[in-house]
Amino acid sequence: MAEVGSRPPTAQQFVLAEVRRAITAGELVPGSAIRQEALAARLEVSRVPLREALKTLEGEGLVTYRAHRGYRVVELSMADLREVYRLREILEAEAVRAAVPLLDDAVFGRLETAQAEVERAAEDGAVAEMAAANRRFHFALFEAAGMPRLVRIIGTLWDSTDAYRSLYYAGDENRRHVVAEHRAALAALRAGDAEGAVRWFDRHRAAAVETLAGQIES
Amino acid sequence: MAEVGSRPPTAQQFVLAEVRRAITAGELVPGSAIRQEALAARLEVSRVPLREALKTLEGEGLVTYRAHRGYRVVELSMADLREVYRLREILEAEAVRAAVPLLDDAVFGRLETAQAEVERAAEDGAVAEMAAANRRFHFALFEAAGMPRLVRIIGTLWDSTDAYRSLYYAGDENRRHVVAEHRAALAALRAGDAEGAVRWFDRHRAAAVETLAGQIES
DNA sequence: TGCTACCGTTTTGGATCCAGTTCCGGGCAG
DNA sequence: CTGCCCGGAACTGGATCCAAAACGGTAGCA
Repeated sequence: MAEVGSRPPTAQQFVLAEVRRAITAGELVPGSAIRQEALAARLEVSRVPLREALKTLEGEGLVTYRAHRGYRVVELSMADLREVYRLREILEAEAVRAAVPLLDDAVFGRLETAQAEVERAAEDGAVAEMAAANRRFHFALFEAAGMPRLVRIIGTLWDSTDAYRSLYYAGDENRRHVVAEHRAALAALRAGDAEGAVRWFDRHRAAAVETLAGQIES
Repeated sequence: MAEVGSRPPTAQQFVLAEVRRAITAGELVPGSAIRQEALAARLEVSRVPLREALKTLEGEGLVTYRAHRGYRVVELSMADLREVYRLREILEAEAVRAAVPLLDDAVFGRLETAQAEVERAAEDGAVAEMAAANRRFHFALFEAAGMPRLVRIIGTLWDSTDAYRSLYYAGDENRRHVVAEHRAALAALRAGDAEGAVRWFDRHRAAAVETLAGQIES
């Protein structure tokens, strides 16, 4: 959500973004305890905003909390990853079906813009940009469904697997798949074919989760 | 989660439970701003644990937050209520389908126990007990699915409509419906008939949401 | 040797205090 | 009379300090 170059207006929002990045980037190793004092010092804030950020992350399922024992970075097992993708499959299908009858030029405009950015990033091999543009593409569609709670839930599911998704974009082959699948889904959406779009998105996710399943063993 | 008679080990957990109750009971009116100082004083804690509890409630969608402007109690529109129930329909169906092949005596034991408590509360007209027992019944089933994230999401959806559900249990007629629908679903589960159980739970929710839709106009 | 109780250390939980922002109302100019 | 600007009050955001609980190591005992 934070734009490049402008820091969030509160420390907790800055800390939230920073800790989330650190977790998804693997700097905070899964399963390890979070030392509040040390982490706060590293981010040059006090423990108060850090603790509020951690509460948010707990709500998103990125960390766990036990009273008087503090926070730990969550470990994503293979089963967890599959559960997240299964839930995304169900919820995103609902969002797409709800959105299709409501699509208009404004939404297609956002989809096209995001897709153009995805394709540019894919060619350049810009992993971070690709992840961001990809998210804009999908959520432009989800938000068109007019179901804000659904969008929120899907968002937290995406957040909880951000780390792994970046891995996926590192592969040239994978990036080409993404571009092709987006184009196919977009064509189905233009034709008003909700089920066709859903099928393409399903394939989109299935490809990702299978590739990741292999990589996680390592 | 907190047992009767034992206070939570930390102030933030106590505050969390108390504020959630106050919101769902309507003591904190929807749409109004939350004055941290006053609320903290009323609960006899400082603002620190209150703010952490509010962050959790924000994650659950019960309050909204804007930087430097504080927290507001969320207003549930008719559209929101229908969205929550639609999402429950989808997610709980998934949970039931995943749980049915895994059901064993231990789970049925918990289901029977909870159902007995539901029926006792229904006869006594004990609304709060009925709500609690009803939740135990449904979640005993959901948890059997072995999908912890799914259970968490469903839990937050339940939380966000607690206030309205208590209204529903106030009606004698409604309580009888609940008991009958639970029994029917339980019979289907015993027969290993996932789709039958899903249909009963769908009817269960549909009855509730339609009744509530009427009451909310007032 | 293995277990337990104890005590100092570390870490988390919470209260208080201060700073920065927003909100609200009065005064002033047009 | 209306709109704008400014100043004080109220409230939120954050830092520091203190209390309480958990952890780790050691000594004492069976």
